[in-house]
Amino acid sequence: MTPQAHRTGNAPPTGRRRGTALEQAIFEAVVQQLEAVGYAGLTMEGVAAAAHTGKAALYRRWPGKAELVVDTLDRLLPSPEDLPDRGNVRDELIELLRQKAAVLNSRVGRAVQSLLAETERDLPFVRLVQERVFEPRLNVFRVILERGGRRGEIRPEPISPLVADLGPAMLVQRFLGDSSPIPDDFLVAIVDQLILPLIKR
Amino acid sequence: MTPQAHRTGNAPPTGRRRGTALEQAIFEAVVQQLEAVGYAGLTMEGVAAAAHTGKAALYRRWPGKAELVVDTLDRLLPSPEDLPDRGNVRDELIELLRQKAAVLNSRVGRAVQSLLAETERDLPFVRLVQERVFEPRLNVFRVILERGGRRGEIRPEPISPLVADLGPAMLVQRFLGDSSPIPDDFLVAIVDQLILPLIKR
DNA sequence: CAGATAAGATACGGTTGCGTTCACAAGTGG
DNA sequence: CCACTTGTGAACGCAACCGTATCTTATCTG
Repeated sequence: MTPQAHRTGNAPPTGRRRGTALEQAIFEAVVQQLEAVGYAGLTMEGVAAAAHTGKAALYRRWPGKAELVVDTLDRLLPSPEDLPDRGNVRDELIELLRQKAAVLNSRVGRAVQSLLAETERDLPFVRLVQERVFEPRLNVFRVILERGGRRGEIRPEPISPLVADLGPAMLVQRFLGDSSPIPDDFLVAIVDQLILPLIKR
Repeated sequence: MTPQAHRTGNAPPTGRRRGTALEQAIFEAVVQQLEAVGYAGLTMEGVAAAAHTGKAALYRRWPGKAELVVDTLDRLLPSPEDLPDRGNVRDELIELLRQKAAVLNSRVGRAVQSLLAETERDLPFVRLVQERVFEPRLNVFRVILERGGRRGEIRPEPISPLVADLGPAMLVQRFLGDSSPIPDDFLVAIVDQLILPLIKR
């Protein structure tokens, strides 16, 4: 049933790695295994083999696979960044979607696709993945709208909260339907053809 | 590793089922197993146990799990329906999104969430799930726009193709982020607050 | 009723992964 | 140098599942 564990393709290390160096190799192996066999197919043995280490080194640090994956994701997923004021709403929205697309386009982003399947299983990484990868950043969107309002760029009337969901929803759907990276002009088109017409003065 | 196979909760059948009756029970068991343990966790033994039958009955019909799942999905996922002319664009768009939400809200729809993890694995059900469950129905959207154009309801200038993706993208994101059923007023809001402002005269 | 078919139950040999344990030894710091 | 920590490789008993095979027998049809 379980496919053969995939090797990283890297040669085994010369000499022993200790502490954080070993942990980095393990995290890298987790990502590689998530990509190759998904969360369900990921095994401690497979991660250990891909990291060229022993299971005991894994179990010394993590009680099981879910905790290992949580720690890996927490370490490797980018934290949300503040968005600099770029002087106009369009550029800020494009930047916001670029940040999201960059996460989705990353190896880690692609690796977490398999975690979508686990959403109902009360595993500790579910919330983390939703927040860091898939959910819209409503607070940043709100800041962009406030700045745009101050600059007189957007309509004075209230804007539907659904507009904040729109861009990320389109990116996620693209992500799920097509495994090639999300092109930049796609997200620019989302801003220009969908979001701006809904909010611009 | 693999969790214990879950029973359907139904009592074993009285007497033997043959032919299509047995197949129905097997399909039902597949859905139940997809919900309970996902695609990766689904086993022929688990399905056989949940359907109160023997593995040999499964292997007599299907060479393996992927074929079994394809057949189940093909049988249980609703085929696309034509959309009747409801006299105005708004009602037609709402109906279109209602059909999609109905699929996503169904047990089968929820059961296929685990298949999202498999999208990169060239399994035969991938296309089927994308088309039947997740993808926008562009041809129907186009028909709605044409009718609306004829009625003078929508703008004469070309409408961005991204607008067709918008509704389904919002539904899918809702589906992924929240396991409760998609409420009807959510999809009505998508039409009223996002799609119509983008297309209406 | 007899015959044919296929369902249900079980067994089998093989594979894989779990979590634990152990022996040896590389690496580090005093 | 020595003591300690931790990494490496391998072994272990167990559980689960695969795909196949076999036997019994329920069900259906003519």
